[in-house]
Amino acid sequence: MAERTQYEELVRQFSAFGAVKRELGRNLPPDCLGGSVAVLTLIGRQSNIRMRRLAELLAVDMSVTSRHVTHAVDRGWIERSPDPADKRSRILRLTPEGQERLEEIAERTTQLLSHRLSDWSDDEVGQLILLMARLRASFDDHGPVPVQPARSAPSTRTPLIIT
Amino acid sequence: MAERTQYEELVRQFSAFGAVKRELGRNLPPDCLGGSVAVLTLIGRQSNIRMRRLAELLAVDMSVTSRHVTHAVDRGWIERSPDPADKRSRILRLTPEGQERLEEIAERTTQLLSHRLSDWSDDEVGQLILLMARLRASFDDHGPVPVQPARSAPSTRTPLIIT
DNA sequence: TATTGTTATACTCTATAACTATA
DNA sequence: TATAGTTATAGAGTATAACAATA
Repeated sequence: MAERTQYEELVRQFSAFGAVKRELGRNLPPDCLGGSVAVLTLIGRQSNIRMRRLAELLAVDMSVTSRHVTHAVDRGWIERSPDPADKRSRILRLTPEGQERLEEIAERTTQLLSHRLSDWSDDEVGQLILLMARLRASFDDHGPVPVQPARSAPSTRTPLIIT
Repeated sequence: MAERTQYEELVRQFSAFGAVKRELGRNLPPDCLGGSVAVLTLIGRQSNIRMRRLAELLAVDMSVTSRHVTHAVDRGWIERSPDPADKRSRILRLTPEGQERLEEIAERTTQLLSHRLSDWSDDEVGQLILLMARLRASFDDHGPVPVQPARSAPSTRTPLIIT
């Protein structure tokens, strides 16, 4: 159990982390939004996925997922076909163009990070990955915090799932 | 130096980290936006700060900083007085109300994190703080990354090392 | 001319609510 | 009734550019 000043410092790091994410965003190919990148990445890992499951993995509302997917479908990166087993659902998979785009994104990302983290060891990168994955798990595992509820409105937001 | 798959996994964790930040945001007092929290926190640490320096610490554009500060000034949490040494500048410091608000935020944050991270050791929290601080430093230190080659062939080659 | 700071505008991401279609 | 998905709307964060005032 950590102490209060440590928690405050952790939150400060969370806040400042936005600058890192924004630089990664600026590194993306033109016409390729961050939302599309997240969607392409997850579908690249788990093909033939449905919207509901994708929203769970993204840990955002399905309405948000729908918009990101539509953006990628409009550009020919994702194929959104009906699910024969459940006519409400739609099956998502990458098109060849989507795979190319995903490859380009991965290439750019690797290039940027290999510059920025050139003095990081393999083990240090691995530690950061593990700690951030565990952080996410810690926020997912627990329910609402007792004293400060104030947020129990009905929501279509899905629980956080670790991938 | 890490490998490509590790970088991709790191970026995946960055993406999913948004869910953690959103929950922290939902934990804030009403009428208290995330931008104000960041501003209050930094002014609480370094009083009598100027806009320019604050924007640097926040790692956002000064126009963004100006809006966040205005939000807090409007609510009486920050005092924005002219700098006698340079009439272009303005000096920022917390009001007593701002200190109270900052205290309340810290209290809520500690409460949330002590629940969520109840099974984290002091050392583990410290490791995450250090790694995230170093991550930020790694992105700060370097200038813009050299121009990306238009299209690199898919490859598992060793990433380019910059000295 | 350069710097400090503000404001206007536009873009991205997100959640909520209302809706359709199907189970 | 409940669930899968879409769309409309609003709120928050950010960057760029134009601007004013001062150095």
